[in-house]
Amino acid sequence: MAYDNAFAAMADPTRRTVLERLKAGPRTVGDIAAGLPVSRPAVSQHLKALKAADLVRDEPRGAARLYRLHAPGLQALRAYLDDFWDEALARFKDHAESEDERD
Amino acid sequence: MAYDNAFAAMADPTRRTVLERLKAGPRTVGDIAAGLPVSRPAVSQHLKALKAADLVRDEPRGAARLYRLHAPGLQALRAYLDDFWDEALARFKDHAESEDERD
DNA sequence: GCTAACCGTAAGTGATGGCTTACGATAACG
DNA sequence: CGTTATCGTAAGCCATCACTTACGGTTAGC
Repeated sequence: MAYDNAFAAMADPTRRTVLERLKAGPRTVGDIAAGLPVSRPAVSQHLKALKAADLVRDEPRGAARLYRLHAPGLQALRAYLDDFWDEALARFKDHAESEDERD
Repeated sequence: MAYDNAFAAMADPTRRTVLERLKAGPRTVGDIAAGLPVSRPAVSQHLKALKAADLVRDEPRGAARLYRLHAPGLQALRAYLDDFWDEALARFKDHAESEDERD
């Protein structure tokens, strides 16, 4: 899969909109696509990318398919940013700040 | 500018490596490019993208130019994810979890 | 079983991204 | 000043992305 990281998956505005919709609860592909300006197959492809990035989870629902947010993927993203931030502060507190002027 | 959001800026592995290097403190373009498998102009373009995304800050340093992490941009990213996560939990706690089975 | 609903995938297309080399601008240095 | 170091930008190229339409597969309903 070309989407080797969660940031790439989050980079697309349509995919972020899909995630926003899933915040309210599980949705079928048709439901998700209904509110979007792109075709249903396009949404399927986006969901595939989000799934590869571990950001959503899917499950059969009769003839349909139910998608929902996947906590571990989201937590991993938050953890990466949190760690990054903590390390930046710890190693070089003044340089990471925006008000600093010396090196 | 094509980089309308910070996620797009973070999506590229080379750019993430650049940020990792800047975690240790300010660096010139040449210093950053020295440890990377791409050319110096490529690094300049990446820095331009990171700057547009508000993730780095630059400052003249004689003939060189000093780049450093920019706190507000990083915080904004963290805030987006934190808010997203909080809302997902608040609105539909069980659906966001990975162990849930009902809707 | 036939039909309809729902969905994933394949194929093709236009746009964008990341890279390179070449060039020009600016600042220190003698 | 002329030279060197450092950097940003322009132009071009190739890969990838996001999208469309077309198609096939699976499930429910009659």
